[in-house]
Amino acid sequence: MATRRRPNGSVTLFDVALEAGVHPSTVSRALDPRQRNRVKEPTRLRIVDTAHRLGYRPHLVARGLQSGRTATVGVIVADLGNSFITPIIHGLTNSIETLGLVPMIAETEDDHDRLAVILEHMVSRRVDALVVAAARSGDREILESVGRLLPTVIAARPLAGTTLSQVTHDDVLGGRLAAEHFHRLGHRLVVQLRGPDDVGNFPLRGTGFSDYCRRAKVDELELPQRGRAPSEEEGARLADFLLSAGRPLPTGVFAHNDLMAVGALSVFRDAGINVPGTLSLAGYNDLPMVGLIDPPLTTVRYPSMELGRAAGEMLSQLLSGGSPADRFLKPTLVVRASTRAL
Amino acid sequence: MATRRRPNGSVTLFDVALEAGVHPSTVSRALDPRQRNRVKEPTRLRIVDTAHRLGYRPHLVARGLQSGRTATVGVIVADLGNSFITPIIHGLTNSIETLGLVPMIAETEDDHDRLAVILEHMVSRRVDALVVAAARSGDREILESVGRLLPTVIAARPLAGTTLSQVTHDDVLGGRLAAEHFHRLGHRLVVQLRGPDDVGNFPLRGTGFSDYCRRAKVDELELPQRGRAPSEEEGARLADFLLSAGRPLPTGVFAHNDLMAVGALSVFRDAGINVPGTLSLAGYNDLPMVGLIDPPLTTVRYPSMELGRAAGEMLSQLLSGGSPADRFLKPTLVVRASTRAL
DNA sequence: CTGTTAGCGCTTTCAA
DNA sequence: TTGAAAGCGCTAACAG
Repeated sequence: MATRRRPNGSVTLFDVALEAGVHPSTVSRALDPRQRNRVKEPTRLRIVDTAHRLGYRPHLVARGLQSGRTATVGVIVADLGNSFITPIIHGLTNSIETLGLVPMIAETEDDHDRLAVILEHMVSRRVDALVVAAARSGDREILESVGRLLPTVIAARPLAGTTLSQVTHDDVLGGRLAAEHFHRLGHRLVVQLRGPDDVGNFPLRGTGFSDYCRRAKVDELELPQRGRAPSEEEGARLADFLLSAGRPLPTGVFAHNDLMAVGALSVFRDAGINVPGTLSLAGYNDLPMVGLIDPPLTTVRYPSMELGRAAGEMLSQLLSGGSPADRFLKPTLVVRASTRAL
Repeated sequence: MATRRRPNGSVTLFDVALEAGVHPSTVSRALDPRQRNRVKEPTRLRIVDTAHRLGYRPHLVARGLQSGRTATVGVIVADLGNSFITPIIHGLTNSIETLGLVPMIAETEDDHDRLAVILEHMVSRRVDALVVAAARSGDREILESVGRLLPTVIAARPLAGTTLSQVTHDDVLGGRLAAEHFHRLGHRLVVQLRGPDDVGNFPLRGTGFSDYCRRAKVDELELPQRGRAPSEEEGARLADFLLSAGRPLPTGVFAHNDLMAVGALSVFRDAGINVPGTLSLAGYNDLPMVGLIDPPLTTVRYPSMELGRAAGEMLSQLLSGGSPADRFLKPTLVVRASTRAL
């Protein structure tokens, strides 16, 4: 029987073995749910009892080194401060928990180099899988090279031209829903406050919106600028720009996300422009509280929590060797008071 | 020189050593920032180059087993869906990142048994430290027993009678600020929509509020119920209860957090009660969007991001053997349009 | 400056 | 049913 000292005070398998008078490997078996029936009942009970009495806790790091798995999922997001991301993490956390997996979260701040560092780090940590909800078009190669190393799911932000598994949602439809809504309300001149082009969602939303407008003969004013980030500040900036341009003002404004819509709303309010009296405004995401702002914001609901959960399910399939089909969730239009018929 | 096979395809230190024609430990030294000057420059460069060429990534799990540290911080929250928690995680993540630490997040859903399981899990994973933003009064013992095992910071929710390090904020002052505000506006009958008693913040907010009212001779109506959770639903339920009670209605309502305030607001609106015309309403936390709801919500600002950052700093001290003083942040009152002078 | 050696705590064949 | 032995990939004490 092996004898060991415990240099750092924590109780090991060997301590339990010593105390119970068996070999460490027997303890290992007795405590492993899948192997416990290989140990005679009384022995097992004695071991379990001893382990409990000594306050033994399995050392998951050691187990991980041996088994090659860490029961950890790397979750990479752009910005934890964006409340759009939280439900995704929430759904994902819940979903993978059933597999005994724990999320390890990192934030890119939408910086390519930071993403590279984080990916490197996640690989070094030997996370079992990766969920990336921070992809931008310039990140494709680096993501694919990581995707060859470990199961990877691209979530929330679509990545064009990749073979990596993706769970996204229909941004084109979302854009179309917004345009259709304006059209039905009788608007004839509309504008988009666009998010950055290298985040896959925004060009798609733009396309869905513009295509519908073209078909429906709704005029679309094209701003020469787009948001550098999908933030309140950038929404405000674009709204300012729109007002200062001096053209005939559109009657319908489609902000590419709720934060931008909220930023624009403040600008409109400060400029004495009534929403929805003079201007109808729609956003995207249906953030937790936009139904309560003044006026309640019409928006396209993004199924964040479902998306997180779906990402977890895809991960699960990926981890058991399957190759899950890409998931493509549907947005819905949530009509509130910020849009009105002309 | 040692020769090894690579059963699972990933490049190890030994592969690099083999390729570079040196001993593994030399590679280890060459790649360790703190030991690299112990290796002759040309050798080091050759090693670094080889490592790069082979695509070597350090195995942090193996390193962790050896060094006893995992560069991981367990972060335990009650509910990721509560947008109050996100800035805390955000600040914390940013703060510990500089130490090379990564957060590992878990959610208790305010369930004691789940907390126990999560703590067990975190210990087994050998996280280097723990931040618990989900403590309830009944959790003290279990948290203290974990606190003896590893550096632990209790954050956001104060835990009475413990020696564990805490970073919280002055809930009593927060409650007082709300009461004082109502008093100055001339309100003479007020009420609290209370959060659950076993979350340390709420009784303190209640005390701060009530004490001020007593001293200032403001009458306080005491509801026989309190929220079972600090949620929109429970806020609505208490508001319903308040209205159905048929007493003379208070003119000032202090909801123990913004979610409850928002829930109450909907009920008041549905009941045709104008806020702030008939009823002034104040919340707590200053969630991202409450300044934009109708009416903009007067609330006590909770310094979430700062708190997360402070938790990170305390962790850092704890990890380097220090014993940081408890941190106690200050709330501030944010006056908006949901409260008005009588 | 570099090689040798001995583990970190656990799982997992292979024997007995 | 249990024990023995090897080793996951890395670091660190000790030689040389």
